[in-house]
Amino acid sequence: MEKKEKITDKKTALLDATLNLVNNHGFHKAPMSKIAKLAGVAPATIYLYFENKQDLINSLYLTVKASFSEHAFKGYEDGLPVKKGFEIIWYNIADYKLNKIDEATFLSQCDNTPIIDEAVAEEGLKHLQPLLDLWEKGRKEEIVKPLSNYILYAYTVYPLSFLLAIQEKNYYKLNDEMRQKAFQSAWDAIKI
Amino acid sequence: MEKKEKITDKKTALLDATLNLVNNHGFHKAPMSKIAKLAGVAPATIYLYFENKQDLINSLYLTVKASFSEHAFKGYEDGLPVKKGFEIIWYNIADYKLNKIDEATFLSQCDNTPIIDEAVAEEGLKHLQPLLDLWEKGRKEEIVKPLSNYILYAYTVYPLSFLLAIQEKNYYKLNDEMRQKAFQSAWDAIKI
Amino acid sequence: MEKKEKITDKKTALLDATLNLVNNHGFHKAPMSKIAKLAGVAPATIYLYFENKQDLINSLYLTVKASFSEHAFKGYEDGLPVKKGFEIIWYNIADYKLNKIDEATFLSQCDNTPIIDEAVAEEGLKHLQPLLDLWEKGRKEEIVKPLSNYILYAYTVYPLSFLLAIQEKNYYKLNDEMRQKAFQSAWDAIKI
Amino acid sequence: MEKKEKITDKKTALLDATLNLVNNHGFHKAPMSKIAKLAGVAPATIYLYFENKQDLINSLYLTVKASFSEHAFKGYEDGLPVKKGFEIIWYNIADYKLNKIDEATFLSQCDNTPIIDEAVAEEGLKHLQPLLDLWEKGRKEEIVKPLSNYILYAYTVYPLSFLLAIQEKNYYKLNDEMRQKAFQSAWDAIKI
DNA sequence: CATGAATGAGGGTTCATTCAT
DNA sequence: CATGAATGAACCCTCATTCAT
Repeated sequence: MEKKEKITDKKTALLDATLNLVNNHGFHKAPMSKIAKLAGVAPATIYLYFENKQDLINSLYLTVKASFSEHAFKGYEDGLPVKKGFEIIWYNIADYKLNKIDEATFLSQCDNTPIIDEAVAEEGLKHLQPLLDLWEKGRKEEIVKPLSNYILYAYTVYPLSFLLAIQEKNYYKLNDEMRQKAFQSAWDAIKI
Repeated sequence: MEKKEKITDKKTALLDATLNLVNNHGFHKAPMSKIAKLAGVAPATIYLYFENKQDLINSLYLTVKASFSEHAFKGYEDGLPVKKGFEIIWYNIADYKLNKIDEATFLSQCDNTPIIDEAVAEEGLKHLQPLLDLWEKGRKEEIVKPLSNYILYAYTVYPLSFLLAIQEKNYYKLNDEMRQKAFQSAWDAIKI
Repeated sequence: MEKKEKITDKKTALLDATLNLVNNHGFHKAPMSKIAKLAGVAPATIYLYFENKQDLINSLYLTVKASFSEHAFKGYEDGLPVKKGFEIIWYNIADYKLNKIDEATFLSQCDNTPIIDEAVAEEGLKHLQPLLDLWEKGRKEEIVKPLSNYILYAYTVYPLSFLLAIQEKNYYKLNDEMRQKAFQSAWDAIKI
Repeated sequence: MEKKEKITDKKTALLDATLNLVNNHGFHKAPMSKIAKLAGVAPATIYLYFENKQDLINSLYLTVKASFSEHAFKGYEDGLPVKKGFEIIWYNIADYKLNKIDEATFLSQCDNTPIIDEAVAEEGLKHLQPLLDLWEKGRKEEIVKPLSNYILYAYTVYPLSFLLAIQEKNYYKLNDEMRQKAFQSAWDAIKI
C-alpha cells in the first residue's frame, strides 16, 4: 500500500503543478522544468509517470474531467422528476465551477484551445450522459423545450463558465441569492 | 495611397496568418517563422509591423474585437424598444459568431487563456456599452429581470460561443429555425 | 563648395554618431540603425559614404588619430631643445586626452581591442614620428635614457590614458598643478 | 570530489574558451556557439553554468582579476621597506602581464571597454589595496612623491599594459635587462 | 525509482546590408 | 543623393527529452 501511495503522491503533485502553471501562465510558459520544480521533483522524474508533455496534459484533462463528473451527479438518481433532477445537477455543477476554481478554469482553457488531443477531448464528453438522459425524458414529458442537447447545455451549464471567469477576475462574487436567480434563468431558458 | 495600401497588405496578411495558426494549433506551435511563411514574408519583416510576438497577438485581439463590435451593433440605434433592440444585437452577434468562425474562435481562445496582456483584455471589454445601456433600460422598464449585466450576458450572448465551438467541430450546424429557437431561449432566460 | 560641405556634413555626422555610440555602449550595441538615427540619416545612406561597418570604424579611427596628431604637435618645431620640445608635445597630448575626452576614449578602446583592422592600426602608428625623432636626438645628446621608443612612450604618453579613464569615471579631476607634477614624473622616468 | 571536479572542468573550459575568443576577435564575434564549440560543449550547456552571456563575461573578468591579484602580491609582506616592497610587487605584475599574456590582454580590454557591468568592474578594483597602503607609507617616509595613487599607478603599473600590447603584436620582446631598465624608470617616476 | 547534467532542435529577435524607388 | 522597406543569416537563449548514475 505504501509504495502505491508514494507513486500516487508524486503523480498527483505533478498534475497539481501542471494545473497551476497552465492556469496562471498558459500552456506555453509552463515548461517541464518549472512543473518539476513546483512538484518538488526532478525533471526526468516526470517521464516515469507520463510519456511526454502532451500525455501529461491529456492525463490532467481526463483526471479533472472525471472529478468534475463525479461532483456533477452527487446525490442525483435516475428516477427523480425532471426539474428536481436538473436542479440537483445544476447546483452541483455551479458549486464545482465556482468553488473548484482552478479545475474549472483549466477545463475552460482546454475546451477553448487546441492543447488537448482531439481523441482525448471526445472522451471527456461522455461524462454527461445522465444529464442528457434527463433532458430526453424532459422533452418527452413536454416539460423541456424540444431543443438539441447542445442548445440546452449552452443555456444552462455553459453560462456558469462565464460566471466563473468573471468571479476569477475579481470583478464579481456570486452569492447564494444570485445563484438562485441564475438557476431560475437557466430553467426559464429551457422549460416549456 | 499605394504605399499605404502595401503596408496594410502585409500587416493584414500577418494578422490573418496569426489568426489561422493560433486557431488551428494554439499559441505555442504558432512560431514566428511559420507566421511569416504563411504571410509570405521573411521572419524579420514581422518586426517592422509589430514590436514582438506579444504585441502581434495583442494587436490581433484588438483588431478582431473591434470588428466584432462593429458587427454587433449594425443597424442598432438607441431609441429602439428593449426587446427589438436586443433582438437586433443578438442576431448580429449570432451571425458574427456562426459565420466569422475564425475570428470568433480566436476571441474565445483569448478570453479563456492568459495569452493576452491583462491591460489589453480590459480595453477589449469597453466595446459592449450600448448593450449594457439597453439592459439598464430594460431593467428600469421592468421588462428584463433585475440581474447583473454579467448574468444577463452569460445567458444570452455567451451561449453562442458554445454553439460556435460545437459547429466548428462539425458536430452540428445551426440553421435559421434553430437560431430562432436559440434566441427564444435567450430571451426567456432574462425577460420578466 | 556647398555640395562638398553637405557631403562632409553627413559624413561627419555619421562619424560623430559612431564615436558616441561605440564609446558609450561598445562596438556591439552600436548597430548601424542606431548610428543612422543618431546622425539623422537613413540606414542605407551610411553605405553611400562607407563601404560597410568595418570601413566606418576604420575611417573613424584614422580621422580621430589624425586629429590627435595634429594637436600633439601644435607649436612644435624641429630645432627645439629636447626637454623643451618634449614638454610642448607632452602638454599638447595631455590637453587632448583630458579635454577631448570622447576622441581619446575611443582611441583607447581601439588600441585595446581587436575592432580595428590590423593594417589600419599600423597606419595610425606613423603619426608620432616627430616625437620619435626627438627621442632619438635626446638619446644621442645623452639627455634621455637609452631606452627603446616603446618604453619611453609607455612611461610618458601612455600614462595619460589611465588618467583620462580615471577622470572619465569621475573619480578624479586633474588640475593644472597635478598636471605639472605628472609631467615631472614623465620626465623623471626617461631623463638621464 | 569527482563530480565537483567535473563541474569545474566544464566551467573552466568555458571561461578559457571565452578568454581566447574575446581576446582574439572581440566581444562581438565571440558568439556563444563558438565559445561552446571551443569548450567542447553544446551551446545550451553554457547556461547550466552561467545565466547569460553577460554573466559569463563578468565571471571571467572577476576570475582573471582574482588570479591577477594573487600573483601581484606573491612573496610580498607588510613590513618590508618601501622600495623593496614596491620592487617585489612591480616585478610580480610585470611577470604576470608579460607571461600570462591572454589574461592580461583580456583585463586590458575590459578596462578600456564598456563590456563589463559597472558594478562588477568596481568590485575588481578592490584588489590592489596592499600596494596603495605601501604607497601611503612611502609618502609618509618621504621616499615617494606626494602624488595621488592614481598618478603613481599611471606611471608604474599601467605602462606595463602598453609593453604587453607591444609584445603581443610581436613588435618587440622584453628581456630581463630591459625589464630592469623599465623598473628603474618606474621608480624614477615616483621616487623623490 | 529517481536524478541532474547534458543537449539537439527550435524559439524569438537583431542586424548589416541591399534594392526599388 | 537619399531612402525605408525588406531580408537572410546569425545571435542569444529555452525547452522537452534523454542517459549515465
